[in-house]
Amino acid sequence: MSKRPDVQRGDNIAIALQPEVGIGFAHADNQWFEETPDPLGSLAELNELWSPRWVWWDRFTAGQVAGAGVPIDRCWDVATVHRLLFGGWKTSLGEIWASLLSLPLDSLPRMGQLGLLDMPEDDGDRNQPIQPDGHLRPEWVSGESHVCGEHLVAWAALALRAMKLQEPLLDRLPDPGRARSTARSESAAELLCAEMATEGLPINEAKALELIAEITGPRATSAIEDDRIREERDEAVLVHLTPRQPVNLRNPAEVKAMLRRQGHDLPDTRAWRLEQLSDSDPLIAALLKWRRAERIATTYGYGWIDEHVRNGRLRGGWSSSDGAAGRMTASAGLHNLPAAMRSIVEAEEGHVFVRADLGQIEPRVLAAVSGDQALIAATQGDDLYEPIATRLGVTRDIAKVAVLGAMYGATTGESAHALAGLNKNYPVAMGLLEEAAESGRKNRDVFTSGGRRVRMWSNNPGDGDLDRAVAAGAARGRYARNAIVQGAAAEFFKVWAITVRRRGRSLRAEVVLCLHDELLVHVPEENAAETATLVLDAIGEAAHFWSPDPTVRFSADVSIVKRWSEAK
DNA sequence: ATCGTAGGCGCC
DNA sequence: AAAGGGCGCCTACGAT
Repeated sequence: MSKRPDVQRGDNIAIALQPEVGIGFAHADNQWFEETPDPLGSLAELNELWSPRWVWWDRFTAGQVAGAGVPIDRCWDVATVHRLLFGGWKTSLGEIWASLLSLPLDSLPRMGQLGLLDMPEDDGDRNQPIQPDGHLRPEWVSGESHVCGEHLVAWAALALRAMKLQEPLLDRLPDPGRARSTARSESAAELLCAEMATEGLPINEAKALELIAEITGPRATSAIEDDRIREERDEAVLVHLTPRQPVNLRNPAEVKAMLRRQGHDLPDTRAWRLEQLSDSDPLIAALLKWRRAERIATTYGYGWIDEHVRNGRLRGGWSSSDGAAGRMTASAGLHNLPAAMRSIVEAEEGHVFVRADLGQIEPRVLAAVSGDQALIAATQGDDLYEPIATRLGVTRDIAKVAVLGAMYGATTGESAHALAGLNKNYPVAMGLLEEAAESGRKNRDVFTSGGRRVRMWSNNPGDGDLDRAVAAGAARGRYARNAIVQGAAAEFFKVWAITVRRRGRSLRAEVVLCLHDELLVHVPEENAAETATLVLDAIGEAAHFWSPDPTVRFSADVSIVKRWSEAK
């Protein structure tokens, strides 16, 4: 192992580290180990000194970096770039390595699944992370092995090798420069995710408990009491039935049958369907109210607070890309908190939230990725649907439905009627959508403008039914059509988010929530105005960096609030 | 008992 | 205005 080499700003340096042990580095042909009980502290120093691009395997390292608060902006997360290149998600490092080297996946070694008959023959040197067959050694993948210095160095060096294998794959995509940009921005977004998971979302816990009590009743102290509270909740619905009869409201089939007996023959009992009937039937109004309360009782009740809130912060897992078009995902209810509960998300003492959401992001992104000049012209104003409506000679509402329908693959109703006008007036954008849909129908993967592979799926083998095959093809068509817009929007959003993260650091502005087109930034009051300006400016910066067309206009609503619920 | 799936709802 | 794409999480239910 050599000493620290000369490093140029922006060089790639791979790391693997272990608290109390040290940190292994790999930089071009140099590898070295620094023994220190505080490897993250020395990482912070070197980050300031060199400002390199840090390379690591996956969110395990990102989590350590986030936990220590090391202010890293540039990184390369091998697992994140893998998801960009290959689609899908929740891939193990063993599979990632095998994919990069085109090793057969059926020979992938697994931990703890060796039968008596397949005990390994000679499986090589256990101090090497690679087996003789080329696969990653499973005990290294599961993180049990790389704790001593030499192993940390080997593990870092392998991450650098993985990156070097990924780069030429990115270069094979239609727009290599853009694909490499996406690899970097998606890696930074993964680090942001690790930080959000570590830091959590500020919650007023006392208010949360009050609100839960208001909606679902007091906290039960026994199973019997819990049953009683549930029955009381059910009773508010069942009281409207004539004749009175027991119905399990938690069983959709029973609810559907109950509604049919009351004269409502519905294909399903979805809320948007029931809402249209709630004015005329008190049973339905009561059922909708019951569902809102039941939802909070089961998902966002006392158990949810107990499980996820500590020291005034709600913590959940974050992933920078889902397995489809690449949107961020979050667990612990962070992405689907009912509107009625958003008042519990409250800035801490002396702090406020800067909340911002991108306006009409998907059609603007469609304009950017398709280069449709007529649609680009429509992005110049605050409202994109108005000029489209004028051009099509329809109302704004119909224009909006038609545009959304075109992006989501709607086939019926008013939107299908207006589709002809869209095809005629915006042929480039509509052509791109149709091309994606056609790829999907033919079971060919599609790619977002940033280069993310969106995987299709086969029909069930043996399912020879032609109608079902056609239906599956149509479903893939809608999926692909939507994915190229939704996925590109997600890429733009992430560039925006990491720009705010990077530029907000000096203002102590902390991104605490990302919600597809919405950002929540927690910041000391005195920096609120400056942060709001920054968030808005960051849109222009993100567009400059991301947008295939520099003339598309993006915009956002920005407000400074104490509680999430106060905005809009 | 434990698992996967379907139907449903919350959010975007 | 109409009901399409994504996710996480809930319950019920049938298969193992």
